[in-house]
Amino acid sequence: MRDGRPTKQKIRQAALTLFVDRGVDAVSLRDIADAVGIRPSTIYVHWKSRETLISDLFTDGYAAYGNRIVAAAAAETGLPNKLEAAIRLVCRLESEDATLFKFLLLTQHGGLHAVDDGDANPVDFLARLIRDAVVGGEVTARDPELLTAAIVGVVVQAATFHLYGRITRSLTDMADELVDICLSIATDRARA
Amino acid sequence: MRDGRPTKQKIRQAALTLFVDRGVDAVSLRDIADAVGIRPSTIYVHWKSRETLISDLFTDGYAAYGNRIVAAAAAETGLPNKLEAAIRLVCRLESEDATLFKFLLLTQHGGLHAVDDGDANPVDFLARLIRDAVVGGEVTARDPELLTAAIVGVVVQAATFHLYGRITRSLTDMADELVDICLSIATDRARA
DNA sequence: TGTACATCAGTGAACGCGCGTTCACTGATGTAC
DNA sequence: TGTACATCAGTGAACGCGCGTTCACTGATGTAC
Repeated sequence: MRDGRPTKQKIRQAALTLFVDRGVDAVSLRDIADAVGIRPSTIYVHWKSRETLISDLFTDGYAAYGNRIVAAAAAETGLPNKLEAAIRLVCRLESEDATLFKFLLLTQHGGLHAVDDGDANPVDFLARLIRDAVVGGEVTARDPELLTAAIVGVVVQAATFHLYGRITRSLTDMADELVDICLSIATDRARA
Repeated sequence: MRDGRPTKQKIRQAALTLFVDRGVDAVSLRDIADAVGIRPSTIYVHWKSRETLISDLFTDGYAAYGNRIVAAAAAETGLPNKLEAAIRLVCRLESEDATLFKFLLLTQHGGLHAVDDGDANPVDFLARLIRDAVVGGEVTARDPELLTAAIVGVVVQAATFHLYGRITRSLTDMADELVDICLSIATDRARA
């Protein structure tokens, strides 16, 4: 009974799995407790409320992803290399822990209200990167935010298609092509 | 009391607005009834259950969008023209009824389980279009599903950025650039 | 090594609440004669 | 035009249920002497 780490970790994993399978709102604390083999009240030993558990899972995962993406991009020079490193890392994150990846993908909308961690937010970071590259004339002269949306959209939608079985290949298998497409967006000469 | 059309329509609109503002799961039938100025039980005069109301709103909206997108693309020849027509229509749909557009954008994940209307599904349609164009050598020789994901992703993510205020311009204002980006993805020569 | 105490993960019963839903009803309006 | 009836959108009170949450508790383990 003493060492609570395994139980807290089991609750985390069970919650993540159930959230991904059924959707966050369709999962009760009893469902999670049953999956772990504990009583619902035990969850309150580790978290203050249901909402705290959810935002803990989301924030921790999102911040960890953000930090790693920022670090991966920072290690390279020039937008194309930075972009490529970021995209390849995202693909790797999916194969590392598919459940966590799916949870963050599915919860992004609902969770974005609660999250405002500025620094480690990978989308903000990417947007800044692209803005600088546009200003510096390094890439396509276009609205940086729209360019960011396009690049994020390509990767996120590919992940979503994979999640729903529309694309059977893993993100890792698609990495080369995703990099290719995103770089072509960033470096395309506008034709209008 | 006789002519229920106005009330049913009011319920639809109030539900849509509340769903978009707070998220589908955070809105109760009492919330909707209060917004319209009726009793919750009145909703059961028009729908069999809460779920029926939601899937009615989603399915109707999604099918209508699907039909119009299919028609717009079918009226053009060649993938670039079809794609451009489809993208411009999507942008127009947002300005026609922003609430419905947001609802469909936000509900897409949760709703896709329930929806399987094949024919009018605009993503399936687009995927078929792109597959044919790839086979015919009309566009980039790439996995058609991935190309579909990329194009859908660009538009959906731009809409999402707009929805969250990250991009202030309306979709209509971005239409030219979205067409431009999507066409450059479809017609880009792979460099790998 | 043995005893006394502190810690704290986990329990079990209970709670109040708001939810979706039901159902016998009301009463304004449309229709038939 | 007037009367009798059918229709049906909307009501109001009530329901059972499962939810998140609380709290006094237990009892295994770690620590001090």
